[in-house]
Amino acid sequence: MLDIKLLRDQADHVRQRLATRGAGDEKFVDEVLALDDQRRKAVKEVEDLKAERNRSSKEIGALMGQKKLAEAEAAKVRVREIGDKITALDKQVAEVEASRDAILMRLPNLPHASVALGKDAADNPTIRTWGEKPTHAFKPKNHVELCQSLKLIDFERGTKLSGSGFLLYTGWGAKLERALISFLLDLHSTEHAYHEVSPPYIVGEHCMVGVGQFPKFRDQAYAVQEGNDASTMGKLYLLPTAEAPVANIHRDELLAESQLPVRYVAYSPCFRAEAGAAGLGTRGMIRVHQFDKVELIKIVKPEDGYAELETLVGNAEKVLQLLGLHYKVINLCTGDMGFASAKTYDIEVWAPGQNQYLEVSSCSNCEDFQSRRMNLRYKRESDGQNILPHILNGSGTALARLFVALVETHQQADGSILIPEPLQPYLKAERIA
RNA sequence: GGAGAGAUGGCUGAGUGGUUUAAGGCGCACGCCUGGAAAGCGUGAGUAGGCUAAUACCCUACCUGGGGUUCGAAUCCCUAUCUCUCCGCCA
Repeated sequence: MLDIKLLRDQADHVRQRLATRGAGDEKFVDEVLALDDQRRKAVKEVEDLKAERNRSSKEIGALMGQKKLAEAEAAKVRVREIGDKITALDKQVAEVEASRDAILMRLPNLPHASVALGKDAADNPTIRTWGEKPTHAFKPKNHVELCQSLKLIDFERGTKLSGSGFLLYTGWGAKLERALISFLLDLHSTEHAYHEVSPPYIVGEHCMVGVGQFPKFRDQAYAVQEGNDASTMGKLYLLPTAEAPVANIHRDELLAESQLPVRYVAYSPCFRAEAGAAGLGTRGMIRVHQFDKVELIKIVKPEDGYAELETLVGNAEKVLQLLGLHYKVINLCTGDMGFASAKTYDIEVWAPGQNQYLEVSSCSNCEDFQSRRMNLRYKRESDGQNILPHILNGSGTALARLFVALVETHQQADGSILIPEPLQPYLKAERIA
């Protein structure tokens, strides 16, 4: 959520930055400001009335103490009228405030000044590349063929169980998935000093609101219901990313400055309805309803936010370097950025069998956009002020696509997969054949 | 799932309709004291909104959330959530 004070003080700036996203949200700024103005006028009025009621009620108490009952009764009648006005005005304030916040909650974050202007993915500048596209002395197979020939995934039976977009990992496929998860958790918790956590996979609505998934992207989530009790429907949701629970760990807390920076790493499966998304229904692992991911979350002082974003991307890149996978880092342009983010780097890994780059990580600084939504602050030591920290998230990394890049890159002419050396202790094998 | 008891500030803990401006204690910050500490003594300190040049004053709200009764609610009523105890079920 954007700071209402920023909209009041720098409306033109907010409009201009929102416009760079190309979604037309800038037109809502005036609407928010009008409602805000309306709210403040009503608040002033009702608070003055409340002050008067408080004074009068005290006087009534004193009159009753002195047994001046007739005077007290007369005063009660007067104050009751004030009370009726207050009731009506309170309701009005609540309504106006709800209208204002409903719009505010749907406004995306402002892109950071360093983000490239652009319309869509075609305008995303490449920041750097690592390694090169591997050259195979044979025509590389795609992951679907490899998974079938090595029996890593049973696509048909996955679909039989849960419909299209769900995977049944089998044998070495299941072991490889498990090995990757352990490898990633160990790398980030040991080498990169993230604190490992394992969150619930079902979260309350307030967590989804906190990270900015709701209210705007409600249709992308799987809602949960307890048995046939329809009243429980939508109180809880399957998480679309571990960001939802982990970024909310300290919601409604006032942290000490000495607690920062907070860095968490968590594994979770991710569930996405992918309503209306292209690529679902086709066989493969590129776009599915459930995939595994190891997520990195940071809560840091605002002045450290952007330096921390750079190291976050570096931590995710390290995964691909250790696994010997060619990738490029791109910066999402203003028109392609996610709702809550002020600046995002995507990491795209090369998949030879697909002959394309696949997005395996998205690293963002959401600045104080989420901390304001979830009421997370820290007390600054120098002046005792309560400050909204920056919250960052990054995939470190998503697994289904990492799996694809790994098997396609390290496939051999005989159809086997060579396992990169850092992963061998986890899989307890050097080759899948 | 059933029965009962609870939720008060950073922590603890009093308060059952109007001297509560939420006592007392612990902890915290500052000062006095000290060679330096501890102890002791003193002072101060919450969050959000409104009004403001102001992080000054003043006003409003906040005792888990929501709703109600009342001139007036931490206190009475309803409700949701969570915690604890016991019973049942269960990996």
